[in-house]
Amino acid sequence: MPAGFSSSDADELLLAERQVQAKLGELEGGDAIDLDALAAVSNIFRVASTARYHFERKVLVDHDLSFTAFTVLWVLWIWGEQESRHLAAESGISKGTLTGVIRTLEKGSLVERRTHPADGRLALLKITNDGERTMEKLFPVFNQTEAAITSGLQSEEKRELANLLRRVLTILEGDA
Amino acid sequence: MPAGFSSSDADELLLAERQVQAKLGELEGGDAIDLDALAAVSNIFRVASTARYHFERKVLVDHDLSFTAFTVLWVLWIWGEQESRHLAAESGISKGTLTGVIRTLEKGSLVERRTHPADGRLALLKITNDGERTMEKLFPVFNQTEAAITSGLQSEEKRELANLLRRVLTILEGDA
DNA sequence: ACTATATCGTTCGCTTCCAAACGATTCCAG
DNA sequence: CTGGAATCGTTTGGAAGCGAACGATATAGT
Repeated sequence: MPAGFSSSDADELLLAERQVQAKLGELEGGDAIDLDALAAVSNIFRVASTARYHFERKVLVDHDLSFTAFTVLWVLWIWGEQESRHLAAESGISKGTLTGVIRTLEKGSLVERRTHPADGRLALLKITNDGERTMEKLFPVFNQTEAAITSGLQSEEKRELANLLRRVLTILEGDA
Repeated sequence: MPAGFSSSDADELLLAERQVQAKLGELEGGDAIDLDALAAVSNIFRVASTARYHFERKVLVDHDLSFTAFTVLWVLWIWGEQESRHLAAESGISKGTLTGVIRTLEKGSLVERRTHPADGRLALLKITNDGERTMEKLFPVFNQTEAAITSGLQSEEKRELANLLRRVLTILEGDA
């Protein structure tokens, strides 16, 4: 079972923290480590990785879409036709990666590309009718799965989780 | 700027939510979407992706390590020598992927592999002395960066963030 | 003992992912 | 208008990522 991080009880992270302390205790004069930051950040990565794998296996496989391809298609669906570099930034991938993803999406007739009429350097990407129909079927299922994996949280807690994450994102986008 | 999701104010997600509602409003008789789940889950992905990119560029590049290679090395550092499939599960990757990552780590003399003396099918992976020294230097910096990107949160908030994420993880590991 | 069966790590084909180099196009200075 | 500089998307090379198929090894059952 890949991308699962093993069947980890909450205890395991605590054990890991003690192991880290033991490892760093061996060093001379090192500053104490921030265990709260360690726990928060590593859980972000664990949840993201596990959830991504979950979405790909349970939702996207039926439509032959990778998680990234879905993200790109989602951006085009919501925001409409746009230039390549903007789509890449909005999807969180490099422009080089986008070229390959668009190639894949074009094979499935979900996206079409054209050259900007006034500027030959630019490429305009647009979702096709097939792509629209796919998203109209797919997104509700995707969102139901989002609801399912957060079903252990009250609505207020989901909002709080989102807010805490947004505050981390603010720091990250300040590049520090 | 890859893996950045564009410079997104908190406003942008709200705009996206309205766009989603408009898109789904066009459909006949669809159930309402869970906006709280949408916000929580998409922020998990955004933060994880942005943070991963940040770590690779600011911390790991100095040691020629990918994020995944660092994760694998960290597991070996903390938990000691172990079998391949266990290491893969603990690192959140498939065993096929691990083969390649180990190959990369072996090139850098950070990890060594041997066959299990009592069972010829098993491979035992162990961190080398070079690997130990690398982690002793690298991990404190890594943790300082974890502290930096969560510096907008109080200690209590970091623990709460970790707890909320653990509860999502519990549902995910139940595979539902 | 011997033949199925199961398990393990590797290999294979494909997609994703990045930075860097590249060709094409546009813009600007003179 | 004509060079140089800037900008754009694509290509390239290499690593990561998966599932599936594969050989090698070990374990049962008979």
